[in-house]
Amino acid sequence: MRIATWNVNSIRARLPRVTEWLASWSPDLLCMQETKVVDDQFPRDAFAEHGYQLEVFGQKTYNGVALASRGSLTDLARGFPDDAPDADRRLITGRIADLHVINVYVPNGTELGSPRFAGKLAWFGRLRDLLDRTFSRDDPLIICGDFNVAPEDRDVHDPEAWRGKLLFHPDEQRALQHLLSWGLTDVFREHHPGEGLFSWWDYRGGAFHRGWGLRIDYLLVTAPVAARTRAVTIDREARKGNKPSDHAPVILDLED
DNA sequence: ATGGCTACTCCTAGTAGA
Repeated sequence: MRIATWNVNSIRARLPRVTEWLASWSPDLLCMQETKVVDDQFPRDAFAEHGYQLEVFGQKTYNGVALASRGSLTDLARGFPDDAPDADRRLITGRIADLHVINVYVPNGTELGSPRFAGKLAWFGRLRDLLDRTFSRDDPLIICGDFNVAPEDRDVHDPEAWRGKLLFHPDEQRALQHLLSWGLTDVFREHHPGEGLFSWWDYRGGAFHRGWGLRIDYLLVTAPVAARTRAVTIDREARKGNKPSDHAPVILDLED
């Protein structure tokens, strides 16, 4: 079983890269973020041609999440249960085989001290509430996506330059830690403890080429999933070449 | 990293992302 997460930064702009990547990696489930398109304009045909069924939860211009699956998806839910009708579309949940998957695009926060930054911290709290109310630590559960926070110094190319800034602020790290403390493991780190391993690089200034990145995309898993993990991979190749997303996919391989 | 790019839209300027 292969589960992947990828912030595609517009599915319409990224469609050739995403379909090429699906053909190459053949994940059982791809969790996408920042699809940036309303549901009836999602490029569904390209996914069907590659053997994937889609569940989308998008909006115009911003945000948007989607699940592309080769197998049957059940237990679908879109957004938080208490979302307002016009809430940002940042979360979609489904089940593939016995695995519950929550695909998230955590708010960026825009600016420290802003209402949106407070909303980012609150969003982490709502995610924790969802776990408390809906799941057990013993469930096979994966929460994956773009969390928009680098957890530790080793997740940032220059921690001293980034310390206290958006994406690397202690308040964000505490909010993430509270989520993890529910009973989740950042499974990439279980397998790759080293430095210099990132999932996002700024488009500007040749950041990718210079190795200036952050690790803000990951898969958080419960113990039953961690025990089945064979490998976790960041596909840096997907950040290269023509019209890449600024994020790389992260891939989790599980024993069936 | 001062910024430097990319993608979006009531589209050629402004907003947002991270």
